[in-house]
Amino acid sequence: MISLDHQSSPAPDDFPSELEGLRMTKQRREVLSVILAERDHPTANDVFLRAQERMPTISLATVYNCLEALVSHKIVRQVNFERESSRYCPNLSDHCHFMDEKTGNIHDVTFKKGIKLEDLLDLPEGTNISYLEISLKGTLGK
Amino acid sequence: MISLDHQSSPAPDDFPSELEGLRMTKQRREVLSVILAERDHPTANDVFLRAQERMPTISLATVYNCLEALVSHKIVRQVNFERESSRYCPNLSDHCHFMDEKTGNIHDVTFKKGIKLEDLLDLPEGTNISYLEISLKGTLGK
DNA sequence: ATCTAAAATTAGAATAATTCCAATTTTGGC
DNA sequence: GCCAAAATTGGAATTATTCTAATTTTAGAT
Repeated sequence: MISLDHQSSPAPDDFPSELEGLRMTKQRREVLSVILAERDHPTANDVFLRAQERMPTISLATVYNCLEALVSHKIVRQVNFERESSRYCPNLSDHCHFMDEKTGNIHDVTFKKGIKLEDLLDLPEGTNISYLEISLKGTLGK
Repeated sequence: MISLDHQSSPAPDDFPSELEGLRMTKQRREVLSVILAERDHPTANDVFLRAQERMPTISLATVYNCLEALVSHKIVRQVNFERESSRYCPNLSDHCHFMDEKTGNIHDVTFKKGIKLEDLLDLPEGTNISYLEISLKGTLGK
């Protein structure tokens, strides 16, 4: 299990002070640890409230800054449903998201093995996809 | 070609005063005609500006109201990319959206014939999908 | 270890899209 | 034409997010 103790200084070997070229400040480490701890797709504000428990001085602006840094360095994924506030997901494997309308809970949904986008969509030849988001809502079976 | 002259009263036979159970007021008719006229996925504000040209008294609040009415009656689709402002699309056939990052233009992308969601995703059995949105960004081939 | 420039954090203000509100107007059915 | 219900309106309110400018922290050079 990775240690994410933000109070240790310098960071332990198993959690480097730089990750994917991103300087791992204690706030970024705390934000990341919140997202890794409960993989329930929290909003920025959820992350803020949880981070505050262990780091009372962290600000919401910093949480937004940290999230943006983690997302742009592809350490965390940003997840959107319609125009609801963004949520954050530490699962970097290919997947999309399903929201259970009964509970509001979001579940990761994996793609069937071997399926390529071109098999699904009539994309003009040579199209280069840099961003793909698939979001589903519905109810789960009995 | 369907007449959408919002000034005619009552509405002509070919554009009923009620559509899908939705009362077609002149504002709703104007908003719909804007969306049908240029199928370029305008934002609410785009629709407002275009509607204003023919109906100077229309308000932005009304445009939002009309869009919400048209969307909830499935006359128009709401299209989202990340947290950008929503766009509106009169194409009701099964399709998703691709944004050309060079131009910002949005293109409708159809699904390959015969493809079902279950072929693509590992959904728990019995899952009932009420909402699906697939959004792509990228660049078009030469 | 100290200095220093660059980067990160912070609190609070600002912004942008959208929704709400309460008053007025319009509508369709009688 | 009258009336209740629904729609429209302008403006205020809300919400998520971004910006700003001041302070603090950092990593690296000395």
